[in-house]
Amino acid sequence: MTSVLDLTKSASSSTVPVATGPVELGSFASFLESFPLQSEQLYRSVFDRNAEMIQTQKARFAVANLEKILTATFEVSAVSGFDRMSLRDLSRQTGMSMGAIYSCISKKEDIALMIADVVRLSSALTQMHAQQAPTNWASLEQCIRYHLYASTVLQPWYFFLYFETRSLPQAQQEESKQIELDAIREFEAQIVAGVEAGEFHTDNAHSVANAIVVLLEDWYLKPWKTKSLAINENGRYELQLDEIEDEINKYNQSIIDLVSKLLAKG
Amino acid sequence: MTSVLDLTKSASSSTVPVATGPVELGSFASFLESFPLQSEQLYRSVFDRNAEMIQTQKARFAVANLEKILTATFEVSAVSGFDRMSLRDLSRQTGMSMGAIYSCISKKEDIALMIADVVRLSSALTQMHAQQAPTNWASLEQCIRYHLYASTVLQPWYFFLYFETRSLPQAQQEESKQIELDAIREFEAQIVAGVEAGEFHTDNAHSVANAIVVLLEDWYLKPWKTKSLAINENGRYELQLDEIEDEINKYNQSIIDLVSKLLAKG
DNA sequence: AAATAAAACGAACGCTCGCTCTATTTTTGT
DNA sequence: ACAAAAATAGAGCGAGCGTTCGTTTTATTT
Repeated sequence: MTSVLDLTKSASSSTVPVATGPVELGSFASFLESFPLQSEQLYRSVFDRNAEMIQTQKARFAVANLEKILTATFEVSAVSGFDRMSLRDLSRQTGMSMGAIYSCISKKEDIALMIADVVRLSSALTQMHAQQAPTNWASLEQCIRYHLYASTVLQPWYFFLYFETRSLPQAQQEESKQIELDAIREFEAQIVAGVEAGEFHTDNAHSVANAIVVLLEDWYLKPWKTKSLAINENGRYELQLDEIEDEINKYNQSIIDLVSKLLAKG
Repeated sequence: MTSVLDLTKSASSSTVPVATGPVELGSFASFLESFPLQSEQLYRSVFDRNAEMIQTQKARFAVANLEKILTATFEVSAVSGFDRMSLRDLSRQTGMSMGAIYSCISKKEDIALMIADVVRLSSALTQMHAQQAPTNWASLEQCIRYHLYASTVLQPWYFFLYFETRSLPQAQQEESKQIELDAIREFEAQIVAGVEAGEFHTDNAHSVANAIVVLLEDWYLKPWKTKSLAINENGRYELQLDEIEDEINKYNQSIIDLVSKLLAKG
């Protein structure tokens, strides 16, 4: 059964749906097989959702170039910030000419807007995924796991939005805050549900929810704390897949342990 | 009894000591009476510690102008970022001429360096304050309280360093990370001490320490979550002192509750 | 093979930036 | 009152920015 997510884009009228099947959470490896926002699919989505601002017509060219542009943007601006990254830097890094770059964007800010759009889309997917599990605890666990997996795959995107929000128009700045507030509200609701079902105990569901979200952010904001998310000069993970799997599981477990203590009864 | 803190500045050879007496932690109000890095004292320290790059000789003028410059920097760059803030913006905002600004700095980057220096200094003060309390728990509580108080007073400074680290030279970027890692290490040591004394229990002191630091960061990074730290157009707190006191205590209590559950025995 | 359309190119444009300098006026300390 | 210090307004510099556009190269169709 495949559903369709039609997240309204804030900056444009037309939107392009993203096909979303059930996502597998058994392991990071199996998550990768079902998560739609990665590899060519990811850049294809960027192309589809921003078609009106892209001069290049043939998807084949546009998708390949968008990948180059966005990858280079992450590399350069992670070090020196989006504002300091000149389009000549970008041209050098991608091997594309200025003109070729401007066939995929209409202005520099578009790059930031595209990234913000993907993160919003991924966050919406994450929210939407919160499905009924046997227990409230299992449901909470799944939710945390999904957050971790998605933000690992899209780490540079999440990281960029967090640190470059101020390069965006005011309205989009507010939206970025809203993503975080929504995540907190969602976790809080789950916790309250568990408390009311007699499954958890806490007298400050909001602060527990806040702690969860902040720890999830820590994962993609500070890769240097664990090094597991570092990528080498070829844009690939430094670690093998199973090593990443270990790192995620370790961090996931530390959050779960922490939350289970915070919600313990008696 | 007054001691002296002579934190070595990374970017310069000569350093100016900062007088540090015992800091009162009973309430935020009493903290304000003893914390050295505020009001004129704060900008005086900036002047003293950066004297070699400041043309203006008389402290009276330099201190007043540094306050204008730094205050304006926080206001402008909190919205649009340091890179987008032009010195012409700064001239307009401060009411100073370009020449006057360049009597207090030698180049734009100096502003960011001064701010980073103060945050490092404050962090060193915070670390240094960790003093022996009757119990490990009391000691931990005091440490958290000090962090909250100091980062409230210097909120724009901490905020700036976090988001503008990438406008700094590479070496300083590393130092900024180090501040966070040191804080984690310090809390971890305290927790381990409490565990060994049989006062706490946890099997992951590091992750608890990490959670504490991340929650402390949340306080100064996301003032919009509580609104208590918002400042109005006159550079004053929106709230009255006792309202701020309430807000801090509320947040402090939520961290304390959380940590006490994480470290509970049995 | 020719014709057409799309994509890539990169020099050039206009502009803003950080920064300097100067002539002049204002403020300060004695 | 007077010399020194500070501040001002503004012109100006070269560098580098985002962006444009006439041209060339490549891909596709006829």
